[in-house]
Amino acid sequence: MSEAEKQKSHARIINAAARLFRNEGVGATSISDVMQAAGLTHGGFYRHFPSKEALIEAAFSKAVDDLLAEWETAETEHQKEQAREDYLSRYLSLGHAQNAGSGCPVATMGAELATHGKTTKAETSKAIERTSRVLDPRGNVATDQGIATMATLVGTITLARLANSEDEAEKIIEAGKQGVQHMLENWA
Amino acid sequence: MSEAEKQKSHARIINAAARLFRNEGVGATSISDVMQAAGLTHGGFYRHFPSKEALIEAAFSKAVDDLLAEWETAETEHQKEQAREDYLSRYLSLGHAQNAGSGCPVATMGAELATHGKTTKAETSKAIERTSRVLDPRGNVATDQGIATMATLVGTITLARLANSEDEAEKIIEAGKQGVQHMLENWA
DNA sequence: TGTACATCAGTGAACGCGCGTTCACTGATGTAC
DNA sequence: TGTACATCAGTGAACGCGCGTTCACTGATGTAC
Repeated sequence: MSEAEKQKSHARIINAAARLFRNEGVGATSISDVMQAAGLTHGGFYRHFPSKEALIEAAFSKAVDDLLAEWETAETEHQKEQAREDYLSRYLSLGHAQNAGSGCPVATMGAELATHGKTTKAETSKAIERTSRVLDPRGNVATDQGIATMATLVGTITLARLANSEDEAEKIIEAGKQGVQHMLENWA
Repeated sequence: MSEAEKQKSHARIINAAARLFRNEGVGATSISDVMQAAGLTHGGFYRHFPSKEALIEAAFSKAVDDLLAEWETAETEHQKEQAREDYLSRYLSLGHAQNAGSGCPVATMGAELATHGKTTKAETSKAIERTSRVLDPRGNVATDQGIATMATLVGTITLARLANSEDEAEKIIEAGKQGVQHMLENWA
């Protein structure tokens, strides 16, 4: 049980939490659930985090990083446009709707985190800013276009997950795609 | 304790649940919380509903009705357009972001209901259809435009509630407004 | 190099607590005669 | 019109259960001499 092994456990706990919180919801996931998924027993949790609240914050941040890091490295205009397009087409897909556990944490945890305090708000606010930058057509700035695009994405995937058939979900995603396209087409 | 009084209690329970579920979340609201808010004790709950699940369904449906009924009565083209505009401007407001308890149940309860079963999906699916109809510029039909508009609304209010200041929330709502406008402006 | 010791990640039992649900009871309602 | 009785909304104690958190303990690590 070296320092390196502790860090591996730590990472497993965060990853398990990030997946379970998105799949089942923050409130519906217990610390025992998380620790079991990480291959540990519940008692050891407090060697890694002071509270469930701290884990929620860490898991949310990790999920945001996993989703954005790949695209934030874009430097040239061409790379930025490619990043934006790739992010959009991955986000608005049936796969994303059906695999909440590896998808956008704002769509899955957002409403639940909205009732939390200031500490969590700092993280969610940062996530909105970062995502908007990736999505903004002008590249790495946060303007209304990036925010409005993100809003349409989050709303579309939320609606798609509330549909009662795969066909209906696909129709909603298609509508979201067209919506984003029309929105950005003639923006002042 | 006549039949009429039972119905009054029933309505108070549903209204209290609809408010608390949207304000605090479905999982974070207990049956005791709901009954207390309705001016009753928890034990009597099961004279009105067979389970918490049934209450969730009833409260969600009630919230949808409260939000839509006023606009669904529009008949003439002019009334329909007015309904659509009124719905939009009420939805995209700071007041809506700050008063989740009387606002859109899809934005507050949606993510939590997505993990539920078929019965709830029937209700959420219906809510999407109804809202899309009110929002569609062609009037009382469910097309991609209505769905994409609804998605932007749900996403915008979700993001606004995750902002860590009133100013930031207002900026997000403004971006959402412009997004909807640009989206609908030149739709094929 | 070998030994004694402090550290601490992980275990599993235990804590108080609030949850959803059940139940015996109360007392007002309204029907039967 | 008056009386006996069935119904049932609402009460509050109780149920088993799982939650977040604490704690005494284990045993491997790595440092001190």
